[in-house]
Amino acid sequence: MPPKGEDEGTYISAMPKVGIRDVARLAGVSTGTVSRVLNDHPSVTDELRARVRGIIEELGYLPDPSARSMRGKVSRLIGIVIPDLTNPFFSELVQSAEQAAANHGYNIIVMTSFDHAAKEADRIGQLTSRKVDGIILVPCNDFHTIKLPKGLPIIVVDRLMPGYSGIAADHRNGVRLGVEHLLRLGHRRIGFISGPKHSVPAKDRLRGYLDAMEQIQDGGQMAGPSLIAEAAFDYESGRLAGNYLLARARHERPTAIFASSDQQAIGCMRAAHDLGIPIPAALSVVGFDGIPLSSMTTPRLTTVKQPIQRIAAAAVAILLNKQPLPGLDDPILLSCEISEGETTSAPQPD
Amino acid sequence: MPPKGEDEGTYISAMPKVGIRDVARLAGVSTGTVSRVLNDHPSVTDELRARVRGIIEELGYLPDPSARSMRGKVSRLIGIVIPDLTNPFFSELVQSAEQAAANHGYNIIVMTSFDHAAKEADRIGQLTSRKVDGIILVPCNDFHTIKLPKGLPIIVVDRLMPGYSGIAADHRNGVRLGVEHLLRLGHRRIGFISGPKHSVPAKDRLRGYLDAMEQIQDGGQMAGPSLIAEAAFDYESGRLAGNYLLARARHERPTAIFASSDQQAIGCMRAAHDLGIPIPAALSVVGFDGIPLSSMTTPRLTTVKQPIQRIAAAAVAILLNKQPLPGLDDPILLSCEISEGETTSAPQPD
DNA sequence: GGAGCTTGATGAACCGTTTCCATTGAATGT
DNA sequence: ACATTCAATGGAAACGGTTCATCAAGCTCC
Repeated sequence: MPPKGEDEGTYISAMPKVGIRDVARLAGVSTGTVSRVLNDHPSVTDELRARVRGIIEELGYLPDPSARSMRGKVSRLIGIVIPDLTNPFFSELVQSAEQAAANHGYNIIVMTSFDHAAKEADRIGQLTSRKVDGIILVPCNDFHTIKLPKGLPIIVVDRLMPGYSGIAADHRNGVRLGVEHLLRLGHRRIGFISGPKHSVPAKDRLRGYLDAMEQIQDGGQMAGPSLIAEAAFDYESGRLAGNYLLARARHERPTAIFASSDQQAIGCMRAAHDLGIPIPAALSVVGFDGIPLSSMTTPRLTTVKQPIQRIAAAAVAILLNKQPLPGLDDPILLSCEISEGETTSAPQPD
Repeated sequence: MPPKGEDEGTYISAMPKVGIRDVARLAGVSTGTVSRVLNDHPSVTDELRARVRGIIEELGYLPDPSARSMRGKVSRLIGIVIPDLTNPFFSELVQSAEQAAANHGYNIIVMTSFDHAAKEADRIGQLTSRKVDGIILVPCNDFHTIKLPKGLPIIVVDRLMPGYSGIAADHRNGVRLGVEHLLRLGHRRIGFISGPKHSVPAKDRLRGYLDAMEQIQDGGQMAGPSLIAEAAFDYESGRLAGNYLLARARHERPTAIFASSDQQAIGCMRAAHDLGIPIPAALSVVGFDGIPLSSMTTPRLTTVKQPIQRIAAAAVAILLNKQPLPGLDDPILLSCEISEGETTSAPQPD
């Protein structure tokens, strides 16, 4: 029992909870009719609908979600399971999803799986018993499958899984965009910091780089191992990869580096800095993701921005049947765009 | 095994949902008894309790939360309203709360207020109608009050409000700790980057700095305006503040700077770097918060770490009545600790 | 003009729990 | 031994909506 404070002002006067029957009585209709008004059921006269709405407003009636979801089939709750909420990409995703859901009268239950398949399964089970109307999942990296009751829609985000409906940024074309930007500036020796090779998005990003490099003469040959470094997505790995790519004589090392994540890019900038290579004068750097941090570096990072808000909005729209579920092996890809910072310029003449 | 196109494995076979009556029938008891077992009601024989538990297990019975919260008074749901989920401090708070809640069989509904009082009120209203069992609130900065139905416990976190039960890090003593650390290293001219002056935590942190400085001879005088810069909590403001504090001849400028946030501290490091002041050789820097980013800088930032997990765990425990609600004007303060990085050392001799 | 439809609204059943009250059998008091 | 408590359990009402089977009334169409 919470302490009965002496503070009267804090609490709303405890009104004798108004229920659907009160509304019905006041409006002179049946509870069934009120219910249909509430759910925008078409078979209610406009005139009657208006009257009932009036009474609802007047009484300040709020339907009880528990009761609704018990008899009815909808809970107006969406579950979202992500590996790690402290990852800025995911926290922005959750925040955007919350916004999108709120616009439709839905709320979000968040859960973190810590990139652990067993925890992920447990979380999904909990959401199932909560009767959520849909699940947004960023699956953990271990290979695994998902057990779901029939009829509960799930949409996999970012880390696509074959066999599940998915939605993600178009990493491949996004990276291509970024690399082409560098090409247009005149760069030819463009290094690439790849993500961990087992990661699906990392593979897509590498593809995008190769796509772009193939366009230039000899690009295929140039994009050899001496220009590609594999690294985890984090800052320190990016720094090490940058060191590796830049530890060569000036006319041998890349004049530009595309990193698969902003954190890598920032690490790489640090490496360049430590080597005395000025950015963007002697080295252009482009990141990927568009996290807030990317605009806080000095100079501000040029990066390929993922459309997180659009991804979240689309995921919610799909779960709410406002938009068709994509085919199991035909995910929706949303295009990225370049956010120009101050880390790119034309290469210095050799 | 990779999910086959005809995804049999994806869905659990649609079992004819097992309810409490099924359990009761199988166990040869009444539904009331099963319910009492479920809720750990004391008046059930151990023997019977065990048998019912067995059946529950065997049937894989999961009680329906909607039904429970409709008839009963608990929803096993906790609402958490924060200004901005992309702020690393808050996202860690939410994640920790989710963990703590999960340990008690509770789930979390997150909502963001965008630091807007009206939105905050709306969110709280939604949570109320969801019948959450408690609310964790990081209030927005505008001055305002909170309307709540009687009996719904709320706990204000981080940004304490007089008149509401609260829990937060002990900012004042935390800062004192950090400054004393600098004092022990031998620093005397210690600059301070303060937070925005209207912010309650910022005021507390400034107090902590003054507390520590008063201990040294002439400290009160030294901690004058030339050593204190006010700034927003963000990176760029920290950089500007750092520029301001450091734009003096070497023996006039501070040998150490304590920043009120890690982001400020990182901005300040950038400023020092741009001025050619090596860290920690010629300048020690200490931050506040302990966000993950602080360990990703080069050199790693020494910072005063807020006990976010403990704050979250305590907030949840209080809402679940595992721990008494603190008095309205007597918030729980949890102590911070120093996380030693590489940005502090003894001052160079003048 | 009446059979067949359609439309709009009704009222009761129902969803799956919790909780109240009644009941029972055992334990206790005298 | 009998009345009185008490603990453990059964049975059913209640919670607050949604939905389904009905029904009355207004139309259409030969």
